Amino acid sequence: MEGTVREMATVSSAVAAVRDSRDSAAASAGVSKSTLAYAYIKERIEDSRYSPGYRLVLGTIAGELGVSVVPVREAIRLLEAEGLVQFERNVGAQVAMADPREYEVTMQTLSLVEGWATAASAPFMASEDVARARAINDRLAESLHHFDPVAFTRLNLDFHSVLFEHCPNPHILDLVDRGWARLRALRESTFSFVPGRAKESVAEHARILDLIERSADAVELEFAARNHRLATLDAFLAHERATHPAKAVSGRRVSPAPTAVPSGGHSRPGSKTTVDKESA
Amino acid sequence: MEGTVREMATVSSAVAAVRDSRDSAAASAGVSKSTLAYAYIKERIEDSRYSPGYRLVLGTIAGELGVSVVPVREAIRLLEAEGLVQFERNVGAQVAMADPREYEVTMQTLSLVEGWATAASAPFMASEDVARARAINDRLAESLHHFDPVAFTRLNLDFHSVLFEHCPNPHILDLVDRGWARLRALRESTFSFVPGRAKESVAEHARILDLIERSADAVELEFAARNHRLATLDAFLAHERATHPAKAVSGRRVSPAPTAVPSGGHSRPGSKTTVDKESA
DNA sequence: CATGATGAGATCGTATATTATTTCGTACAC
DNA sequence: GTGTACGAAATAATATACGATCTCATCATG
Repeated sequence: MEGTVREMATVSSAVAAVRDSRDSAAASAGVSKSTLAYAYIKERIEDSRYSPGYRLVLGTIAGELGVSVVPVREAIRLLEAEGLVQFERNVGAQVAMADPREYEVTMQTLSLVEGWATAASAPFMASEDVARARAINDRLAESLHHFDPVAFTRLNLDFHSVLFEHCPNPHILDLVDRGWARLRALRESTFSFVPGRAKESVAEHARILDLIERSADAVELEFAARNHRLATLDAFLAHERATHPAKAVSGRRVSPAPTAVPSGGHSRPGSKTTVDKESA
Repeated sequence: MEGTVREMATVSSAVAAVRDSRDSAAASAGVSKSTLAYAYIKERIEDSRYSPGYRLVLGTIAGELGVSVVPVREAIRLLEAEGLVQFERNVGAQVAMADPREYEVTMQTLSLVEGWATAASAPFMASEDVARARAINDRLAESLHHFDPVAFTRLNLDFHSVLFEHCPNPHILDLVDRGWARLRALRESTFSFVPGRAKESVAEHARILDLIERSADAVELEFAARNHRLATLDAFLAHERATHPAKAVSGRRVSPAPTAVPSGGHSRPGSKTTVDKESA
């Protein structure tokens, strides 16, 4: 399962190469057309050339790629399985809508799987991995001055990738990848960036790194990573409420507590939901 | 995303209906052929008519269903995305192999998402839901005498379904569904049933229900549910080691700790990894 | 003016046909 | 006898073609 997706995700750069070199066998070397279509569409979704709601018409995309509709259709169904596009029978596909609730559940899911992956990955991290992560976090801190949201987001992913990349459970690692892919697709939302959150984020990164270096308890680390993500989500929701007070996300909440790690405690600073073994 | 899968999962019974009524429009009413093929194949994987390693040949299945290969192919790719089948380019698909490691990572993943889903679902459970769950657990206890692994497994899913069905995060709920689907596919393994584990399982169910009734802390509940599943996994692995001592699953372990909730504490009974707020 | 029917265009769903790839058996050379 | 090259059969990958379904605009009707 993850095999396919991961493999496909790496083909992006081959898209342009194949596109117009219609003649040679070199084009068809390696990647299948459905893989090509997959990379082509995903790339466009993630960099917002296809923004949420954009209709993905089989024939059009097939024409652009110089292939038939069959592989394009397959690519779209795969993207649907990943949640990047929505699909309706006999109607067609469109890029998944970026409503706040979607962002909320995606971040919540990511907090869960990424938290676990980070904790499970930690014991396998070499000290040089920690150093690498710290270096990235330094660049994050530095970028706070001449603040560039795009660069920040990218560095942020790089940082966390180092933390969870040694996760020994491939299923969960795959879920983490998918979560980040969805976030990239929803970037609009992410970029209604919460002012000030970036600085806190860097500080929390440092704290997580400390936990890893001390070989802290796995649950403690899991919840530190989980809460780090949930804090970003909460900041976003709070910012959302402040900005659009009327149509606030007050409908049916997605989670019982304010967002939340199930304990519901994390959003009150100082009463971290983590186990607090150290405080004694 | 979950829309498709969930919808498709309910079509199973329509398979037989459509199969030979080749004539009428009534057949094609509603379900698409790819949906049909999806249900047809999944049904056979889950009831082990297609056992692990079975080769899924497009033309053969298409012939059995009286459709062309195109929808069959699509169904297989979807099943691949769910991890039920393995796929190789230009070679074909086969039912995913049921090695112990696959079982291990699947159970681990399920422990994570089901634990969260259970905790998040609890606040939305009506007292009648709890009563329903307790009734199912009573039947589980009863079934311990004239022990039937198939019936037990089914009741076990029913029980847990009641616990997590109100989970407000559809993504995570979908992941739970997929986890259980994979387990069904791996049933061989599951049925190298660990003697004695069933009784413990029933007792743990009762404890979880108590936590829910007392509106216990969400983290405590999450870890109770998580550890419940991990305990089953550990029992299986221990049993595995005892049965096949030589080729024991000692290669590269999938998880740092004995299996485990990241804390690594759950396997030592009495030092439950949960927060233990109540113990004070 | 509102509302429902009707038809054209767009797009999807699937069947059929063609091409490409792999696999496996067989014959030939060493 | 063993290994390698070749070729045929099986199967997947894709293209093309056609039928099915939806959408939307237009028009008739109350």
